[in-house]
Amino acid sequence: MDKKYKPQEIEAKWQKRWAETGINSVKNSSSGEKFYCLEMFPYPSGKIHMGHVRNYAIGDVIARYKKMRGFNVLHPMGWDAFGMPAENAAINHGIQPSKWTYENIAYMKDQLNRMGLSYDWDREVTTCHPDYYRWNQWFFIKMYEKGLAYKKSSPVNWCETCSTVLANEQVIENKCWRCDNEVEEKELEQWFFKITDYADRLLNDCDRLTGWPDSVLTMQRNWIGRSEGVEVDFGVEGSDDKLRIFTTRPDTLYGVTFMCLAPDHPMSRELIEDHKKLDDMKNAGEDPDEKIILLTDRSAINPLNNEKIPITVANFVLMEYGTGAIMSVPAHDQRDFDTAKKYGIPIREVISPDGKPSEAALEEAFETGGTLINSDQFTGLKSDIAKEKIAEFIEAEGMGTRKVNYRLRDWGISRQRYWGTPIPMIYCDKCGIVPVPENDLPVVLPEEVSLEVMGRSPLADVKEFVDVICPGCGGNARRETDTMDTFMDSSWYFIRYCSKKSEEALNKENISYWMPVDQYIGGIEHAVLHLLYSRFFTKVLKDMGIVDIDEPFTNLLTQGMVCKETIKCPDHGWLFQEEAENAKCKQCGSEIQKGRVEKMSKSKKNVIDPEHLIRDYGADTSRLFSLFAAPPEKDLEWSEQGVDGAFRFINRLWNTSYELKDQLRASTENMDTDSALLRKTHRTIKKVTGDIERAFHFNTAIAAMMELLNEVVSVKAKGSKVDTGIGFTLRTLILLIAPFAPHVAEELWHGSGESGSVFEQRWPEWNDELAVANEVELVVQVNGKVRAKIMVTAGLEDEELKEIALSDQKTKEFIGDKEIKKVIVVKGKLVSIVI
RNA sequence: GCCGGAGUGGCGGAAUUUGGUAGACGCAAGGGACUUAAAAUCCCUCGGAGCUAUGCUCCGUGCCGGUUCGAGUCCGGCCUCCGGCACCA
Repeated sequence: MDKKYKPQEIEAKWQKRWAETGINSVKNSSSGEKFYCLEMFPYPSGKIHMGHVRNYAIGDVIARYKKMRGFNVLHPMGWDAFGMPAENAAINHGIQPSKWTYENIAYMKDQLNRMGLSYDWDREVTTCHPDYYRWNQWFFIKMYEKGLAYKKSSPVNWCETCSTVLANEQVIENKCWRCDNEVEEKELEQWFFKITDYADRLLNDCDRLTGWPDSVLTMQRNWIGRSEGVEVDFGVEGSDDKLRIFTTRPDTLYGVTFMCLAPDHPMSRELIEDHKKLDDMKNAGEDPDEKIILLTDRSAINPLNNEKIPITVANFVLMEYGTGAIMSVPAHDQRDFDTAKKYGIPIREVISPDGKPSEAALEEAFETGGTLINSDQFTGLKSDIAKEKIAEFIEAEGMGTRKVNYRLRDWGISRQRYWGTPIPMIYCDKCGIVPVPENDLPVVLPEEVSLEVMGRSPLADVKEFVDVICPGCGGNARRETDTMDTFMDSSWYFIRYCSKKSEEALNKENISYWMPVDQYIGGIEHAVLHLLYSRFFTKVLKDMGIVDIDEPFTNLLTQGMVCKETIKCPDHGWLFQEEAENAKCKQCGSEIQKGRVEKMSKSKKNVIDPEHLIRDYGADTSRLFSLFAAPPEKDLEWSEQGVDGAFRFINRLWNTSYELKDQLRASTENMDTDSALLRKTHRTIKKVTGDIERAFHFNTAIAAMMELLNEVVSVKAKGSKVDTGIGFTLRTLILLIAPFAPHVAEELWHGSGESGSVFEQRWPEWNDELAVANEVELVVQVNGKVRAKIMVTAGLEDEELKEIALSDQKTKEFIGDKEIKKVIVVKGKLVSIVI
């Protein structure tokens, strides 16, 4: 052990040693409970960024801590390696996507190792490798066989810039999630997964996810958007046709005064001859919120009272939801109310708060529950009951059926891109759609493909790929040329980790040993997409007998985003920090404009490369600092102020340990239990353990360790009589800090003369009796205000405390000669006197 | 609009589990020690106002009100910011 702390030296040394001894490689083991700790794997974009550092530092603390608590810990890492940036690199720089990707992986893997992360690389997953994606194809075929994968033509979200289809989840405010380009609608043949078949299970099982943040569960529930209602057939005047609508408010059926169809509803197309008028409606005018309806010359007939009501086409009705047609009840729906006012349509009240019609005309829709009026035999019922009764009546009379609708749509997985998993399907003129036989998997993605052609899959131009012999009839056939959405890759990677690279991919024994993931950690931005798909996949895999659990992730920690101020030059757009100097653009000298504080992203150029932090201060400081800055779930506005604090702390720990290295292994027997330092040490073990266990509040855990070290330094400074417990305290501190700053802990541990790894040690335990201070400060309040603070022996009875408080000189001054009305004692802490 | 979450020193944040000393820990700043000097290190000050000033008083956790001996914490009503969803019938 050196006198001076040299992070670069010791970090390289221990990283090498850990790799050689295979300390992070795990096996299925019967001794010790298993703990599966997982961080979301990165897209290998080239370099790790601050978000990764934060995410992986959090995960590594948990993994190392659990290991010291005696768990058998699985802590794997891999690469979400398919995706568009690789193709863009190919187009812009002429590098093959696979070469670009694998080079990035090599570089980033080295970066992660330099952070000292305790990954078991024997289980590394690379999704663009045929050994991995062959299973995407296998799952796809299994799902096809079960009717869960199907093909249909449908309008899709099309991003012209990315030249591909986007899932609903990837469209944010009508813009592409990746490139921010406006999304268009386009009609395409697509493969879909029937996630809607699992909607109820996905929704109901949210209740079981007690280890997830409520915010994420709320987002999942809203996304699924279950709503119960009734489909009702309205008659169409002068025709045998029926107009089917969906409503969640059957109790308002007597208040219907007009009907609305979606512009692309078949009946709209029939009734309005000028289709252009309908198409124009959809992207109506400047204000997209404006409600527009178009009257038709046809009427519908309300099956309950045989009333004739006008049929209209409305720009706000969606063809994709429900039946694409609705009944409008202006008295009890604000949107219908506004529309009725605008077009002079009657408003009929059928529910009122007290069961009596309102005296004045309604000024707004009455949307809450009440008592029915003007509703034949249902008049007088409460709306909750009327909903039931009317629904029953409709079913009994054959006018319609109860129906549950979901906002959730089936998951469209086809992508017209090159760098993804080929969909293993064959089109044969004779046999139709034929899956690739299992023996022929994987369907390997060809290399050296031209990516210049946009608008259709690049694979369509690769003749050797497309031309294939039909497995059914042996005739000539064509391969599917679309690839899979990359969310497919990340929907089961956590299952692949359960077995080593060298083992079979879906080994049941391994999967049932390790699954579910005990702690999953990742960005809040995946609250819907990735987490919903993974849950869906797990349920499908359960039904296939591959896993025996319903939910993949028992506990979820969503870490906040790492943000930073953006800066912009009026001429050169967004700028990197280093492109500006003295608030001016280096290129043109223009004054820079400060933008909002936003999530770090390459496009906004407000990124900080963590590399220099690690180079200058070392991994331990970088880790400690990113954990100390804020609790993990909070967003973090990046500022490097504070790095020095973490660095100084490690140095102080180092220097103190160096000076006292001979005492670190001193016997702890016959220790003076009255020692304040010993008591503080126990309190700190309790505090740090509690902060980690409770909610991963590493910032306060680190603060507690800093406090303890300050105490050690001040005890040591008192010089003459060094506390006999000081060695014990430092030794404890080294163990406590090990998950946070692994290299320095390992070096100090060995420096004290130990030979085994610090990570093979047991986490320190505290003694509750010793974890309380022997002297406490008693606070005396008079009429609620703090008036005195007195040091007293810990553990006194209430009466004794009261006695001490009342006899205190200062307290007496405040009481004066007034009468004491009441005295409240808070155990061991506080006496409140009321006068 | 609806659903979440959050507002505390110059800054990041603590205290929120159970109502009980608001500002832990760290950063920045200021002063001092050591040094030929600098870095590093160490010590002190650090929410605001006031005073008869080394101690004490008052005010202070987005705003207004309430409950309580006592409220950053609980209740009611607002304001602001962030995130998600947004014609879902």
